[in-house]
Amino acid sequence: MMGDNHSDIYTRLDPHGEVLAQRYSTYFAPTLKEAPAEAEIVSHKLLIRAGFIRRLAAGIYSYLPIGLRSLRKVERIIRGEMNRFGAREVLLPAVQPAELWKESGRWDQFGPELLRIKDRHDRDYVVGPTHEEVITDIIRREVRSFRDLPLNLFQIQTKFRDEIRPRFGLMRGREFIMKDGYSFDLDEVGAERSYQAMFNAYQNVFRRCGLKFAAVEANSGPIGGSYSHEFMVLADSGEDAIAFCPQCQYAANLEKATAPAYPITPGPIGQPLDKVYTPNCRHVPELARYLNVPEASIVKSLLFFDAQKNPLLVLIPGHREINLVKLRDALDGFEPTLASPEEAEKIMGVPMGYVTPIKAQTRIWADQGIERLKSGVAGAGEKDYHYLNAEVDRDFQVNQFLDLCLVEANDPCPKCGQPLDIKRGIEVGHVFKLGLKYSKALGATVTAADGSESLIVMGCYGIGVGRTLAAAAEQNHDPDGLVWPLALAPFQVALLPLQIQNPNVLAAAEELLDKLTAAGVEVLYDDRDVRPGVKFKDADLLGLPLRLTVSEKTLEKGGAELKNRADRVVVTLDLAAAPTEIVRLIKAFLAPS
RNA sequence: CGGGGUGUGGCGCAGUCCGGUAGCGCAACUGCUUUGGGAGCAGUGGGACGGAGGUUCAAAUCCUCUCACCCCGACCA
Repeated sequence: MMGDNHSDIYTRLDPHGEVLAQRYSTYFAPTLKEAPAEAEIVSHKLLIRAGFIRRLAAGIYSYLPIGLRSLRKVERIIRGEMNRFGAREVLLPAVQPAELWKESGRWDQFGPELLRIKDRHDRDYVVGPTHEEVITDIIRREVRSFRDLPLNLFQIQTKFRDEIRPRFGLMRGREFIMKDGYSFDLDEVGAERSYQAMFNAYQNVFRRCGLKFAAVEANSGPIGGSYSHEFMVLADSGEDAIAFCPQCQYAANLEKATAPAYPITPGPIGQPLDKVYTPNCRHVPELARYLNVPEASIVKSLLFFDAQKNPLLVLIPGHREINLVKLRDALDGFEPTLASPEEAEKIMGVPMGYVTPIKAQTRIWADQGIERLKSGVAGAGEKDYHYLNAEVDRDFQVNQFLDLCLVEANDPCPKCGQPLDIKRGIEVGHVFKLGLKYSKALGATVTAADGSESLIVMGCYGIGVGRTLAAAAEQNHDPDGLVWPLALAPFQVALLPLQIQNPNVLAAAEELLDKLTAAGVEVLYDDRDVRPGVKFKDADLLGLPLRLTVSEKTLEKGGAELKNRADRVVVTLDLAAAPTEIVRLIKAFLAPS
């Protein structure tokens, strides 16, 4: 087992048919000393430096061999859990005829994010950003009876969304690999069961990927129950903020988190309305300072326009921020626009800051906090004046009290009342109850047991595969490079012979390589003729969990040196015992918890 | 799309304000030495400055247009 049968290691495959080991000298793993200027966040920098990915265009990336190995591991974990929970894998076309999208109505709804192309006959197609249309089309053709349900199909495939702003490498690409799954059930009860199965599968996936994550309510609708959960990997660089309860299990996307009972000190009741001079107090902080009152006692009036361009006055406590997503939901999905200072002055007759709900001609919505405030400081509807003791119901009428404020850290948890924590996260997965939307639009029905025609109840479930990999990198790194969880590492072991000119060192390393691969261990064998420092630096940068060094020094001490990438613990192992020990360590790591 | 910024050998950057045809580090190649944390010395090759147009005796540098990329906001896996 020496240098004369180098190609042998390439015949050793893992159960998935993947080559177990690579010789670095003939591999393709270009590493960079410096991070390219284009990269901003750690995971992006390190994935490029370590030779996992390379950029082709904005939001479009190539996977190099070592990156592909890790990507495949994420895919395999996903595939395994999907299969286990009864989903069946399919592979749908990336290019889809426009007709289907016109049928579902999304040809018009989707906007420029949908990449539209034409074929040589000038026919319209789209490059699939998601596959509800295609999968529903298959189901409506093939599934006739309730006996064929439930059904759960998934695929792992490249998607394209012409994002307004791609960023952070794999984190938000335009072209990206997604696992998308769709469930089909006869009724709501079945759909709930499918949803729960996928929810559990997702927990397993992210747990097996070694990620610190949270399943977060993404849509806690008033109808009761939640219809959507996002799976968030916790990371400071995450694009989403999450409200977290350290006590109970409550976790919600900040945009959707309910802020029912944040502290508020009610104002006095029964006091007369008192007009006071407040020059140059257009903003809450200035007014609070000038009047020497807490910001919380000020009624902030914001003027919006709704879908019909009608003005809508929204009141919130002065120390709070408005949550535009909640306001949008309250407007049935219409994106409200804030009136400009000029527009506000024109409609309300006073400059911004002095707008008042008192005797206002517009519709008035208010956050529940205003209801609890009872009375406070409000604009006087006259430049440089405010009212003290403006009382809700007595002095101004609110059409509707809603939950409209952004949750803040230390607000009481809506479930248990404990102070909430706010963290940032990366959305790696989303499970969603679709209901009848697509089955209705495309006419996907089955004959039910009683002979009636019944619309299929759908659910959809997505995982960003590349994003999961990037999130793992974001969560696992140190100043020297990546620190992969064993399950996602491109190789489990870096085997470094330090003096390849020394026949003893080389022979010992080759033998270790042979034994390790025979035992099914994935090895990157650094047989390059470079200085030890280079090998160490690259091994650290690539983030392989275990590093096994063979050198003149270690041989003198009777073996090889094993170093753990994560905790940097070093042990010297007997040459003969090393492979067994490594296999033991790997098994211990990968053992189901 | 709005706002901000950057494009100069493979990578990271200086030079641009105050025009005079390009420089540094790393990488690559050759040789000698070195060999447990990205080696040292000597030497070699490689860019005409994102693109187009203009001003000028002369443009990386000034002007106009354009393209690409990155960052901040609304969308999403």
